[in-house]
Amino acid sequence: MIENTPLVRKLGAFVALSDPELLVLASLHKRRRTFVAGWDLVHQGQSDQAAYILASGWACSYKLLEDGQRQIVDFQIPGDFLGLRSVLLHVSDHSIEPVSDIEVTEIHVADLLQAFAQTPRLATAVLWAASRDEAMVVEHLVDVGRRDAAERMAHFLLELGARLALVGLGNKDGYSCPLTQYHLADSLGLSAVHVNRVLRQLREAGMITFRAGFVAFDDYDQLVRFAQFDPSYMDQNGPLLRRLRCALACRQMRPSSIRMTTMIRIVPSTPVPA
Amino acid sequence: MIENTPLVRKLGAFVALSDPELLVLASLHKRRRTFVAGWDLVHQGQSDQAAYILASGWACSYKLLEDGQRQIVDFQIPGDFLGLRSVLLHVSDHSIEPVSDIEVTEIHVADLLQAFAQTPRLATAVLWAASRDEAMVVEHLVDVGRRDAAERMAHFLLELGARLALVGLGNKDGYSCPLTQYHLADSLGLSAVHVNRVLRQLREAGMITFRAGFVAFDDYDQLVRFAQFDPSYMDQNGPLLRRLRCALACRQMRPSSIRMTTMIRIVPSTPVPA
DNA sequence: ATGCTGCGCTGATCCACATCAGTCGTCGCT
DNA sequence: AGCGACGACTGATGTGGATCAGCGCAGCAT
Repeated sequence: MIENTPLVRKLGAFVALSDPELLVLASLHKRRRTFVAGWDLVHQGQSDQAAYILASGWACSYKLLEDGQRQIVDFQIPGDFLGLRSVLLHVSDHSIEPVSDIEVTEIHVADLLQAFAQTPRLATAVLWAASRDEAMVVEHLVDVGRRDAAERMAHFLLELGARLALVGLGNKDGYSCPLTQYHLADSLGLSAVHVNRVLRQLREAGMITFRAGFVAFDDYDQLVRFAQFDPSYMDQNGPLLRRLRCALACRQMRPSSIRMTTMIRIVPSTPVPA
Repeated sequence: MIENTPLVRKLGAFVALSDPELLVLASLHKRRRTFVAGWDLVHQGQSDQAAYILASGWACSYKLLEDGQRQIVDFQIPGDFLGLRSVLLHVSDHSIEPVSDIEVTEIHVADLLQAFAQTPRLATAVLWAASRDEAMVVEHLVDVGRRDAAERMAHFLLELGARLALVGLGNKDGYSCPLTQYHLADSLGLSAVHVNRVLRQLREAGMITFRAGFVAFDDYDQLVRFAQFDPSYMDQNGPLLRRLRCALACRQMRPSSIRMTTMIRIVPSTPVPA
């Protein structure tokens, strides 16, 4: 047992890493730095900056549009990488803003890639983490594209809770959360005004209370049902069968958005080689 | 020069791979298979299926909601991986449907990871490709979250064009495109009815014509301006400075969505260590 | 003690987009 | 020749959420 950082806890949810592997992981951490809330550490368009691992505090990555709107793509919590993709693409396609004051450790990508060659299990673990991050962006896309404001909010706050629980920063009662309603608005594609209204609805429905830097799950189960939340992509041995059944059921009663063709083609559950 | 598959062309846009590296890459390709349009090859919730490289035709990955709506997350074109994330996460969090009849080659993830250990440059190239895919999902999220229907459509069709051009399947005049208006609707978070109206608007504005399986850019430059399209995350040496300037400019004239705090904190372009 | 600023909160109004309920033309099948 | 299914397309009507224009309060600086 070397250290119990959030990153180790997170990767540990995937594979138990051996001591040598933990050593390699620890050796990646270089200089420790702090950034203050609200001042971007990475600007959209900037090139060749460093990558970091978030040690404490929250950050968010977002994209700006020319008309001045912004879309927050993802929030980063302790244990998450910051700016890894930027480094791989040699240019940052997004900005990163600390939501609260944060502590990070710098990592060098060359070191990381070399560590992959040495300890393949570590490579797999990091790839898994990256895949999980992408899965969350995808779920975020579904939120914004296909759920109404209240479902979106509920689903989003549940997901955040699940992520935080994974690194020991929350549970089914709730979690402390430094986000403002503006952050929520920019993340969910809503106006701040509407965020406020939706939060009130959810509070009055007795499902969730967002107030004074704390998210309280007043009725976790009801909330999960309301948001159609499925945490199985967080676990690796989640309730797969339920989802499979759901997928098939959905295909049987699909409304206008999907034309007839698709509805009929349910029966064979195996691909059809031509 | 071993082969000139779409995948090689795509990775070649990042680094020129050596002949041994191309050999390793070629050795990954196993069984060749075909699937017919409209029959899912991967179901949401399914576990432990194979990963593929798309050789010809188009596919899309999407998520189903319990109420039967769907959100198409991404389209795959020749040279793209299918189901790589599903394999890494041991369960598919999405379904994959061939849009047209497709040809694929199967790959084994174990082989892929082993290849990474042998030829680190290949690992980097594939990681780059994965990062670029994620960047596209992110851009898609921005589309859906913050652009109105017409901008969204324009931006989406431009992006698709840029991707296709990268593997030699399109240019600034247009590209052939097997998508229906339902696909567009499910992808952009719109109703099929509205997709139709928006396409008419764009056509009548003389910017783009989507018809009979072909997308024609009637006025590419105007379209790029209208959609605020910036292809720099496709290149690796894109016009970075313009974006940086844009990012700063945006921060100066940010409307209601962003509160005062953020607007003032522009001046220092370097992070502020506390 | 008096502003000022950031954040949360609210009612009134408006519009972009969804939904509903169709039409039309084409293709393939019998 | 006639039928079904599918994709493209359209007008009428309804609504979710944006926008505008405010208020109240707490923390902080002068």
